[in-house]
Amino acid sequence: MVTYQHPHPAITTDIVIFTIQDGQLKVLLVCRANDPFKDHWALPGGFVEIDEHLEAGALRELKEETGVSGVYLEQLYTFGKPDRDPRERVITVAYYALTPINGLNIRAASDARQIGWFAYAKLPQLAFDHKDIITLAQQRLAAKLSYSTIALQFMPGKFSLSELQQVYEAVQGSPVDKRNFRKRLLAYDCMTDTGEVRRHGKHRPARLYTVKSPGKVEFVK
Amino acid sequence: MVTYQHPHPAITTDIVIFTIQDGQLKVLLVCRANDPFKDHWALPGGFVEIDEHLEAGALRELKEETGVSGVYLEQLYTFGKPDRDPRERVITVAYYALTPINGLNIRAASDARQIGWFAYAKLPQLAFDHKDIITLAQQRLAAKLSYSTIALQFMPGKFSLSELQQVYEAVQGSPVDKRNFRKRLLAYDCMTDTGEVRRHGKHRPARLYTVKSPGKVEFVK
DNA sequence: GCAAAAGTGTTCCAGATACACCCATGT
DNA sequence: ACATGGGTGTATCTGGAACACTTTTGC
Repeated sequence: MVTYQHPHPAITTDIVIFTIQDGQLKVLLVCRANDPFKDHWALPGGFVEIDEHLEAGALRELKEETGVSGVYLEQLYTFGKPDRDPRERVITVAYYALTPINGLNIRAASDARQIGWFAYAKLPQLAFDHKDIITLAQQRLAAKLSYSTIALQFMPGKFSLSELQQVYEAVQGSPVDKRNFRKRLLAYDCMTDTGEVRRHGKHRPARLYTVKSPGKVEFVK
Repeated sequence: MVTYQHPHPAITTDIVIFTIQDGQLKVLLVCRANDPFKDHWALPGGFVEIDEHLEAGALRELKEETGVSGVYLEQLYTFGKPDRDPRERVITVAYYALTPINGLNIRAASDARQIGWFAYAKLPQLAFDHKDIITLAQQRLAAKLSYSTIALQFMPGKFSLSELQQVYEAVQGSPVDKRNFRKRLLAYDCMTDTGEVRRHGKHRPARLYTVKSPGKVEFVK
């Protein structure tokens, strides 16, 4: 129990985790076990501890609720409408995170909540104002693709240029010219050709690349 | 007195108010009357009330502490390092605001705190992490000038193109080519030529323009 | 040999940049 | 007449957009 002279809002973080699956932009959601919005899908997130950095809180909730860690994380916006939570005044600092397109180790939380990936284009009914948060996150992400190398945060250790192109197409929701795309991305000088190739299906094998500065997002143009 | 099950951080807003004076980018600061950081300069701002929207809180503090109202306001970033305030855990949602280059009605707060405009290039020692906040705000503003019409938020009802050019030069800290500047800005089709001119000094009078959609910021390029 | 994805260059266009002189006024 | 800031046009460069065929593999 804690007592204050004046009322304090509660502070949470919510995290929009994106990935690309089957050429689609997807978001990780958890199913709420309790009221309000019991059995509705919601963003992972929760209350910030009193001595915890905001970003650390976001990473902790992400780990606890979904088992996801080691992701690229960036602050999105702070949502503070007085009535956005029916219980008490809750201000949420929203983050968005990107996880590689392969090898996602998601895991239900210890309290056995359901979790799952949903296509951005086909989201279910969402709790609170989480729809607004996801919409803003997608807009921010799409904008950042065009003036930074943030898309590389979706890539696993080794990847082909076609996979990277799929990231752009999925986030922007429109096709990209293959030749212009390769010319532009290679000109940024942010990837190394490993010399390796990957055989996969009945067609020519793809060259594999690695990111030169993993975890670093640079501005381009 | 209010009691909670778990500790809650306090929430404040801080506002970086920019204007242009004498061709320089300036920031409005208030002198703190109390500890911590007594007699240090700081951003205007303060605690968010429990039923108040974040943006409304920022506007209220701005009015109370500086007399400024009717400004363009945009959320900047949320700063939440656990030790950024020595008294208790305080998370601040930072905003930035733009006020027209003429006719600033600033006014000391009722508690007679000193307030004043400071050149961004020559800031005094600042309280808390306010230096970081101002630095981020200037970066955001400079970036936005290049892909939006946000600079028009600095303009009073009627203004000359030279005044607008001064805004760009002051924020970016570098000179701009007059002919290219006019060509580009007029192509955006965001201003109306009033037909009026302003006589001011011993030289040719300047044409005066008005903003087509005041308060609205559009993306360009 | 056929299906499927990987890989590769050139032409064209639009928007940005560089650049210098005349105009209208006050003193 | 001169000092001061206001106002104007063209040539060039650069980066983005459009566009189609060959290569390598598995079956």
